[in-house]
Amino acid sequence: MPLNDILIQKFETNAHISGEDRALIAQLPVFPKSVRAHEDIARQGTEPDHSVFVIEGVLARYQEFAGGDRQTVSLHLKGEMPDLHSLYVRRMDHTLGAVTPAQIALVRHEDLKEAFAKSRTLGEIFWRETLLDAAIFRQWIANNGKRGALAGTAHLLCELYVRAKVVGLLNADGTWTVPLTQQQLADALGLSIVHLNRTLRNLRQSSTVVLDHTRRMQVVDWNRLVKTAGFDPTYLHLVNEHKI
Amino acid sequence: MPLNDILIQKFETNAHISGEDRALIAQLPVFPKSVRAHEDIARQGTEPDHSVFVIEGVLARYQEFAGGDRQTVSLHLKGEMPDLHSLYVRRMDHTLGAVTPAQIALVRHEDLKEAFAKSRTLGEIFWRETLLDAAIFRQWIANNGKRGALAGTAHLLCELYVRAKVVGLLNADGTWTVPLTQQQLADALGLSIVHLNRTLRNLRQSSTVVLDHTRRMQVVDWNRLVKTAGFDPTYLHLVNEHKI
DNA sequence: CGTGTTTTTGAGCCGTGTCAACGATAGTGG
DNA sequence: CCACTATCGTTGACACGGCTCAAAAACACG
Repeated sequence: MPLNDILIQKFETNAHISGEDRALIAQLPVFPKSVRAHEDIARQGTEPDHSVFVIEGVLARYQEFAGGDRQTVSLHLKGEMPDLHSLYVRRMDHTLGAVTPAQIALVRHEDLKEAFAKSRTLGEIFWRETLLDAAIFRQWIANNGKRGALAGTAHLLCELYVRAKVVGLLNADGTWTVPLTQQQLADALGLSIVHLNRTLRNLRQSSTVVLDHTRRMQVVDWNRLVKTAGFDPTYLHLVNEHKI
Repeated sequence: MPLNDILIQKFETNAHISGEDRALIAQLPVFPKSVRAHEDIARQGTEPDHSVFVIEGVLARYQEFAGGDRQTVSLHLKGEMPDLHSLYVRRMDHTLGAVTPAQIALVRHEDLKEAFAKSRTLGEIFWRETLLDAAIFRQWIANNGKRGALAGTAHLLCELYVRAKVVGLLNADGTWTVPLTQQQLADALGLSIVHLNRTLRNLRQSSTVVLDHTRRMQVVDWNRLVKTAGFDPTYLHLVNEHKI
């Protein structure tokens, strides 16, 4: 599959795209690159002249605190563009890095803007992507806030499972091989790794969802999981054929 | 002051705007409206055909949970546009409401898009606004997450103080009359009102910042406040003349 | 086989939530 | 002007969720 099709495939989970816009995306010059696990791609304070999208692996945006604590603010799977914002907000106010070994593709801001000049609707599609990104942030505020550890963890699992599903990352049996350590999940939820582990045990023992050292996430009872999480997928704004 | 100038004033804290774009904003048809405290402006699930900006008062976006708990995901002061995203993401995935009596102005999506068609840079300015909105979300994730109650509260106060300052909302003596109840602050921080109250007492007793029943926020020691919060204003992306 | 990483568990502590009451303040109507 | 009410802020006592420290178990990899 040509690299740019990955981007198109992802965008089409959220919007219908005209043939013309698909062609423009397909023609976008992209530069593939491998990154190692834990390698930073764009550091806080820098001013990148390009954005990236994920071909394979997982990227995260995070802030670091004194003492080495991390707050992960987003996770990005295949087809997503984690730093589109750098197009119009020059200076990075957080760091983008790989949490697993990953394949990414670089797209120059210049080329993106040129494509937007050719098609207004294309610009709108990319704008919309950044808005959907923000919708996820809003949920994560709640995950880290009023929803306690159990609901927050369940919510994150719901979300990632659906996001993995719509870009075809599930295994044949409907399980998902979670490419994240429990530490990485804990960093996203503002929990200690110990408490996350116990929370996963709760979910396992209540026959809701199984996630353990095998990293195979198996949804035992989707309805119960959704209820535990208070998960309402509206905020993912999936087009009909990708609804859950 | 003409209503649209409020928008221009706010935008200019974040970017330099050409005369042409200023003129386009000035010509935007806007419809003023009063809203009562606690009145909802755009409810979750609806599909508005307009956005709003704040003339006076405070708006909030929030989600409601079973049991009446609320998670506030953003607060909006004079000049801000809390629901620009509805331009390209039709369905509201949260509710926008007034937390104080407020004056707002309605702007039709149609008119905005028409203006964007006349000037590409104008569209970019609005896009950028939504990106800055998202930058604040990222900080709030940390406020509700890894930063504990003390740092989170201090961080929110830093942020709101600066945001109030750049649009000229401070009192002559440099204090800020916080237009929010402690419950509303607690909802934004994912804290109980009791604990927020105690946290404010801590900040008061450590001579960092005074905020009590008078609702007058007085920064006693800005450096100490910034340090307590771990506040780095980069994420507000203020242009030079508005730096703190 | 040995080393490093990740997961899991236990024990105990501390931060934050809950419940309840009181105090302050502002607004309202008699 | 006062009494009444509603809302908000403040404090205390206590419970509990989540954190820290520490160590063992499971696993991945050279």
